[in-house]
Amino acid sequence: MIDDEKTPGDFAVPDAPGGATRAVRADAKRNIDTLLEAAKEVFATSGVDAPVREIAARAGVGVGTVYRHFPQRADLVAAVFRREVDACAGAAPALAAEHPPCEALSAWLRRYSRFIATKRGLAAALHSGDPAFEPLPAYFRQHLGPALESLLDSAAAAGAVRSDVDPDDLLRAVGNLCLSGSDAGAERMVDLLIDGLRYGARFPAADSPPEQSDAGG
Amino acid sequence: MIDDEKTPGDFAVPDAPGGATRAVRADAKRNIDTLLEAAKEVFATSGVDAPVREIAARAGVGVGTVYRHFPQRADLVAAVFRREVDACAGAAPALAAEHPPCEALSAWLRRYSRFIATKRGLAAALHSGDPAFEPLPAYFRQHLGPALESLLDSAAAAGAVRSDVDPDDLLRAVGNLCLSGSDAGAERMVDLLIDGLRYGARFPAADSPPEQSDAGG
Amino acid sequence: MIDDEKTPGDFAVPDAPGGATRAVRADAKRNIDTLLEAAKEVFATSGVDAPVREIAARAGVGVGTVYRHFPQRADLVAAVFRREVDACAGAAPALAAEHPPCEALSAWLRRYSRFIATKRGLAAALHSGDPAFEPLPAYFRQHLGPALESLLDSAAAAGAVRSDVDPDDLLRAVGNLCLSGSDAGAERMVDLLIDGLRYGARFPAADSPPEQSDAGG
Amino acid sequence: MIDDEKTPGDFAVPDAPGGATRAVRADAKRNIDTLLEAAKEVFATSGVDAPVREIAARAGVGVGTVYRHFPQRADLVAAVFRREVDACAGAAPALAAEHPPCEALSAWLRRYSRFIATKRGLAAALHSGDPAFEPLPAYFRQHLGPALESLLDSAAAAGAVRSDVDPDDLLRAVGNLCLSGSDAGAERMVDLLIDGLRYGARFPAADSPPEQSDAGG
DNA sequence: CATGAATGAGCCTTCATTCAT
DNA sequence: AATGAATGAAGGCTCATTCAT
Repeated sequence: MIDDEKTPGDFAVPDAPGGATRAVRADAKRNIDTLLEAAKEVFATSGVDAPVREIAARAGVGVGTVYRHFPQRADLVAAVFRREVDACAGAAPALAAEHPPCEALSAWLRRYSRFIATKRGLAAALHSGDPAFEPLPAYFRQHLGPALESLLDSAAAAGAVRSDVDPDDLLRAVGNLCLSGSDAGAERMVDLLIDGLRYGARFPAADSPPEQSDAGG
Repeated sequence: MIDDEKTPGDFAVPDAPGGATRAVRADAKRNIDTLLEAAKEVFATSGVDAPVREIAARAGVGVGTVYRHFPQRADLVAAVFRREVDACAGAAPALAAEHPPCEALSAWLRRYSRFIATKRGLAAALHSGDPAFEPLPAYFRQHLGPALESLLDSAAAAGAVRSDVDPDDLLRAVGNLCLSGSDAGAERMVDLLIDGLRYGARFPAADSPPEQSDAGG
Repeated sequence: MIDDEKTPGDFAVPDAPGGATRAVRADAKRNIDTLLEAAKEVFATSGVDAPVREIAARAGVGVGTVYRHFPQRADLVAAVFRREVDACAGAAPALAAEHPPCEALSAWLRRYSRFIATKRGLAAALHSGDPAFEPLPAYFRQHLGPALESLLDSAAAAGAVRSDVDPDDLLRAVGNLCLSGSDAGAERMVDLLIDGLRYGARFPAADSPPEQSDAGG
Repeated sequence: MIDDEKTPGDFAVPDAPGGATRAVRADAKRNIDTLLEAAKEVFATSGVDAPVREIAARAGVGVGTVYRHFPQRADLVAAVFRREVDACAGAAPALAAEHPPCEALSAWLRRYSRFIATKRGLAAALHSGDPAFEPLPAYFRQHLGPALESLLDSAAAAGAVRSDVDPDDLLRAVGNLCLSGSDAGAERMVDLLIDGLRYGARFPAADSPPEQSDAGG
């Protein structure tokens, strides 16, 4: 239901089954990778609204090459976004294997924070109504949600965090926290959120503060 | 509820010393107020990147009038921002007087959330390097920081929240949480943050808070 | 049903009822006229596909001015087209008053030919599917159809041409004949068509020479 | 019906003197034919301004192949045009052999009309100043002029049409009539022209022949 | 030779900013 | 002082043409 997407990374390079055009394909693929990497860097530097020309220049290609692979500017943004979502989601298992549950969780959240922090302007773009961005939130949730969920579950099973946190909510919360960059106190803010996760963990404080529900009122 | 604040600072209106220009100045001020209000509405609707023309149209004036008062587009954005910062900061005392500490705190945070939520694109703008935006973060902290601090202090004194929260961190955290709009789960996220505030309040959990330190680093 | 359009020429200059902005308006109107004239000349020279910049340059204005008055490139083409349709239709009564029926008819058709001949590329544009061009054929027929019809009726009443010719067909025929320019033999072709009109006229000349002098001029 | 013409001139295929390249040349020729046919279809669908890429795709080749045979885009347009001119001219003798003079004439004119009608944008292209198009009008007249002339002569000899019509004029007239497509009333217009041919024919109709139907037959 | 990826000039269009009225 | 017309730089995108594979 979540992972039965096509193998990540293939989103823009439909691979012909025959092997005849493989040489050219390899070239193009390398170019696409260069492009995605350049775009990622430019987005981190100048925001996702950076001119296509700037991205093309940084990749050392002409604008035509960008448009060959990403017919709309938004497609490039989406592709970079997806590639990084994939990479970020893919980091979860390794972290889970190498660290205790709670550490793995916060390590991954920091990994995720860094990713988000390089997407200045993405929030505005996502709300721009551009149809190319429409599937992005779903992609986001479908790939990162399960990654975070497993980490959360492990941490909850270890009694380190409360068990009633919706992964998507947390994703969004941390995401928004870092959307404007990870410069100053972003890490502290994320920590604050993680503290929120701990509040009410498996062994809640005996006299646990009353107004949990009316926190909003 | 917003307009009946006393008009905030003269930040952009050079003050003529003579008294004969009083009528003119009142006129200009009314014009500026109209402009700021229009801009606020447009920003809420179309983001801070909305064309100047749209703002002028909404205010019922020509673009020239906008540029008379705000020589650069960014100045208008900054002015709107400052006006709302002032209004938001000014709301703190009233809330503190009318509600118990913890309620006052969360009510103000929601008030603040609404303000931020109408500034789509502001995060990107703040990082654009435009010098007109440079003093904004400081203005932000200088006005909202103390407002929040007093509310936090009261709540901490009442034992409702932990006492080691930096107001600026919280400001920024909630701000970022709502930068992309207050549509779906923003409130839940803010609640999560407020839960974070409560964790470790006057009656900290007796045995639970396991690896708190490894969360922060 | 046909003439109850707004006064021709006003299509792009909505006139405010008040007189306050009249001075600016007059300026803008003069500019629009310059623009339309420049566009007409450029269209005659380089076809209707000429770059907007070229038109703006010839009018001595910036491209922004063009787009201020004609939000889409196609709107400018349409405006020029309409203006000339109006002028051409308006020429019919004068010709009818000054010449015998058949001469008036062929004189007007030549007038019309010259107009069409300066619209290279228009046929292609009209078939481009651009919505801005959609109302053009109707405008064309509604304005030129009656103009030609009255001339045809007079000529038919005088027995000079057959009476079963659909003005719209003739309009289209002559129009197409001249769409590629009036350089070489366009006039002869139109004459050939006019001969077609005469064939089967009410009083077919028993011996009347094919080379009607008033057809060729 | 169109493909079974003998392949028209080698206008674009440099002829290697050796005989060993026969097979290759046959291959190339087949390729060129495919290309010309594809281009013809695309021109009919999207006009002569259609992108080279679209033509290459329709022919199932890469753009490089197009440019190998037609160094400039205009060369391809010209080649298609010439091929169809050849085919159209070649149809005249057969029609003359199978039909009475007047029928042969109007049948050929319709054949010719269909050819022209599939060349949207050609008029504009011919006036573009592109040197590749410069010899086209002459080619046109040199091939189609005689074809039409013989049909006209036969019809004139049979007393069906006047004898003073310049074939080139008629060619151009009918051509222009159909340049914008043969959709609605193009046929009526051509009929009107044919009526023009009849006017002043050897045996002018005394009173009846307004019936256009016999013009097409 | 064929292929199609890459190039980049050039087009349309938008919008911040200026300035004549 | 207000207005909005004019400006033109800048950006997205297309497509003819070239060239490495």
